[in-house]
Amino acid sequence: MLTSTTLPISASGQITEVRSQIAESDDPLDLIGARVNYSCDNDIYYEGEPAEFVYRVVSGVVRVSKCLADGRRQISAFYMPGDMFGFEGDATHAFTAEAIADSVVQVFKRSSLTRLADTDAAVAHAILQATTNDLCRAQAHMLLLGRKTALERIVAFLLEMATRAKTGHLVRLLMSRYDIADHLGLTIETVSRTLSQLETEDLIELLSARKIILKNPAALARLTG
Amino acid sequence: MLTSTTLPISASGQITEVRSQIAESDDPLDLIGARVNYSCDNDIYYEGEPAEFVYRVVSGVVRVSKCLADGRRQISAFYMPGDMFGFEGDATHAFTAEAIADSVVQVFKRSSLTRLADTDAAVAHAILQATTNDLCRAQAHMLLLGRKTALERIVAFLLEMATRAKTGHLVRLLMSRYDIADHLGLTIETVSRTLSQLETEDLIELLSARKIILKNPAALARLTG
DNA sequence: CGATAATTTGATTTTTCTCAAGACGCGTGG
DNA sequence: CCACGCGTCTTGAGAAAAATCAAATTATCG
Repeated sequence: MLTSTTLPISASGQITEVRSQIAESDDPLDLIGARVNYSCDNDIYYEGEPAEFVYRVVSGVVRVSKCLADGRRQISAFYMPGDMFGFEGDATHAFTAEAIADSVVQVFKRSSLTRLADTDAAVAHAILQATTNDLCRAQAHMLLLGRKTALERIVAFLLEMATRAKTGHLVRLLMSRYDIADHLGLTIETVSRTLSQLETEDLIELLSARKIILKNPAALARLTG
Repeated sequence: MLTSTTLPISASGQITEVRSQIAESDDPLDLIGARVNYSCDNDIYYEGEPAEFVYRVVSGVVRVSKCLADGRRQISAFYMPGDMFGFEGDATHAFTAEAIADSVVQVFKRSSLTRLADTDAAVAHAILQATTNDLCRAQAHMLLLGRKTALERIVAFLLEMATRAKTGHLVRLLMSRYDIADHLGLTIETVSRTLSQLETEDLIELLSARKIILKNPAALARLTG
C-alpha cells in the first residue's frame, strides 16, 4: 500500500493526485504510481541515495547526470513525458536526477513494482521494455560521444529534440547550453559556435537562444554522420 | 521447443551441447539455451538482422559494435563469460556482435525466453537484471566517452579488464588496439602512446602488446578521474 | 530599470587526430 | 632453423578539432 511515509517527498515534491482520482486509467502502472510535483532545479534523487523508487515523467523534463570530483558532468539522458527512468543495477543510484522545468513525475516503489510484475506479465513487459529502450538510447548515445564531431552531435540533438517533442520544424530547447554541452560531451562555447555556424549556413534559424527553427531538416539529417 | 531449424547457425556456428547434457544445471536458462561455437572473427548477428535471439557468453569474448558509413566504429561493449547480450528495443539489431576469440555462446530464442519469463519470475528477474546491468555499464561508459581524457579512459579500461578477468595484476588484452580505440573513442596511436607513457611512468609494464602488468593499481585508480 | 545570469564571439592553447615511417611479432614455406 | 611477408604496434611530426581563457552582448527577473 502507498502511504505518505513511503513517498520521496523532498522540499519541492508535492503529491498532486491520489490513486482514486486516476483509478479509471487503463495503464496498470497508474494504479500504484503517485504523482509528485517537482519544481525547476530540484533533485528527484541524488547520486548515492538508495534506489528505492522508479519514476515516470508525466509532464516537464528531467535530466539524469553524474559529476566527477573536479566538476565535469555527463548528462546521460533527458527524460520527457512518458519516459521512465531511475532503473539501477544495484541498490543505490549511480546518477542524479533533477527536474529542469516544473515537472510532474509518477513515483513507483521498486518493491511494489516488482511484486506487481511477478503476477502481471504486462507490467513486467512494460518495465523490461522501458529498460531496453533506455539501453538502446544509451548505446546510440555512445556512438555519438565516441565517434561523432561537434557538428554531428549538435545536429543529431536538434533532430532528436524535434522528433521527441513532435513540434515539427520548431524546436524549443528546454535546457541550457550547459546542459546541452554536458549531454553531448562538448563545451558551451562549442555548442554556441556550432549553432551559429548552422544559422550562417541557413540550415537553422535562432529565434532566440532556446527557440530554433529547422529550416532544412533533410540537409540537417545528412549532417548527422 | 528447440529444433535445429530455430538455431542461428552461421558458417562458423556449431552446436556443441544439447539440452539433455546440461539439464542437471540449476540455472533455468540452461534448459532452453543451446550452446553454439563461434570461431574468432565470426559474426553472431549483424546490424539490421531481425533480433530473434538473445545470447549469453559461456567462454571467449564477444564485441558489440556499430559502424558509420565512413568506417568510423564504436564498440559499445565487450562481453565475457556470464554476460548476456543482444537485447534490443525493437525487432532488428541496431548493432553487430562478433566473436573476437573462439567462443561458446548460449543462444535463447526471444519468444521462448519471453514465454518462460511469463511463468517463471526468476527468469524474468534474471533478464531484467542483465538488461539493467548492461544499461548501467552503458551509462558509466557515456561518462568516460563524454568527459574523460585519453589517459583516464585507458587507465579505466585496464582496471576494468583486470577486475572482470580476475587475473590480479596481470591483464591479458583479448582485443586489438583497434578494438580498444573504438571502444574508448580514441585512435590506435593515442592508445599506444598512452600505454607507452604509463610504462615510462612505471605504472604498468608491457610484457608484450597484449600482456600488461599493473605495477601500481592504487596510483592507476587515482588517474581514472 | 538595474543586477545577474546566460549566451555569443574572439584569440590562443591544448589535446587528440592524421599522415608517415619504422619496429616488432608471428606464421609459412624454403 | 631461418628468411620472408604481412599484419600489428609504436613512434614522430604536423594539422585539425575542440577546449580554455577572456570579453562583449543579450536575456531574465526582481
